[in-house]
Amino acid sequence: MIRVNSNFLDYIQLLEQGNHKTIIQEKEVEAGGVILSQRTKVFSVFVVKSGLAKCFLTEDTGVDFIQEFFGAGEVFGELEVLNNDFSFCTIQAVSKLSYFKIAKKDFLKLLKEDAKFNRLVLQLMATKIRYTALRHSYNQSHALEDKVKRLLKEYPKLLRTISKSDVANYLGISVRSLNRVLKAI
Amino acid sequence: MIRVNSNFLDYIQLLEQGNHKTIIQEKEVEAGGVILSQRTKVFSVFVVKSGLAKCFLTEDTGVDFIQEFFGAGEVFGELEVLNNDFSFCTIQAVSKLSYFKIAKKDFLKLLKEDAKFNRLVLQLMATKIRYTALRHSYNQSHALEDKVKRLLKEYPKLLRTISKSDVANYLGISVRSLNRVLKAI
DNA sequence: CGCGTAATTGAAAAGTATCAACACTGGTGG
DNA sequence: CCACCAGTGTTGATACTTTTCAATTACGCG
Repeated sequence: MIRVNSNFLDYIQLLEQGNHKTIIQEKEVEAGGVILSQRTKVFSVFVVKSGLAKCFLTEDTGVDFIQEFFGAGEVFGELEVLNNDFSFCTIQAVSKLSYFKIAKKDFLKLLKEDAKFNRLVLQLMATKIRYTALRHSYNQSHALEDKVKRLLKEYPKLLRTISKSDVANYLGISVRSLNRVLKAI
Repeated sequence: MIRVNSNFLDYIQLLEQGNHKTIIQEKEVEAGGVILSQRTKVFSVFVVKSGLAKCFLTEDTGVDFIQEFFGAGEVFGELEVLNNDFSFCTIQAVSKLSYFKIAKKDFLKLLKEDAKFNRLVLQLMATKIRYTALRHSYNQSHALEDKVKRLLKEYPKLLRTISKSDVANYLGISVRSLNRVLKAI
């Protein structure tokens, strides 16, 4: 649900303080601000420094599906940069967000020249795949009530941080269903 | 649905014919054979040479959810090797399968020493993430009928290759529902 | 206070699963 | 050649789950 990656954040901050000052920009955006839009070209890779962002796709049906909430250390844009694709999702700040921005060519250069960076990126991508796969599977094979219970157990203060419609979009259900289950629990 | 990666397969075969003969083993298994089991340690990375395998998770409810069907050039085991995790899914041959097997240490060595290999792995992982995310999103936000129609349009001879229960497990629905929709189309 | 956004709820409609029975196919042995 | 079996596919009836729609209510903020 809310993903973080402190290893990666640490390393980025190390690079920033070291001899890579120039290639790692620091930026900020208010809640609601969009950092990356679906179906646009991606020229940079981003790393969350602090705050919370949501990563979602808007389907042709008009429904938003939230892939993931990104907290400190989470990376986005790397997939598109690696495969030279358009962005497949929109990244929007849920709360005030500070983040690092690394230009495509610098990111690719780091990957080539910095073995530790390379390894961290491989691991972070492996984690993303595993996480997404497990979530997808769980979602498909469990009842709504189980999904909601699990989420609340893992993030007790979820509903104070994230709006109901976002939570519903994350679970792939309607707000009405979410309300019914919440009441029943 | 049925994924392939001819770039990667080509490169692996190139390595095999070059000076990496010793680290790339070729193996075979009959339909139904299990190459990797859920929740076991993973000591190698595998690449499909020919044939078809399914990658699925068994949930605590007893339901199988099929992540993906792997065709020529698809890779598995790499996530676990990178993060030193247990396998999160089972890989089972759907038809007679030939595949390459690369020991963990050799895979990691290749990643370090062969820049092209490294890049191909990064790209393949990026593709996996994108693909999984799009599928998850589509699944959550479209009606059953749309899902089935899309699948049949993309793979007209699907039902001659893959059993109904596998197709249903891939879609995360019951066989009954699949049948109903198929009849209605 | 008054406005706009978010949250809540009930009732009806639509979508899916479960279960149990039946059909079809290919293979086996008498 | 037939009877039988196991695996796979098909179907109807029914119950359950989730969405949709529309109407209210609650809440934060200028």
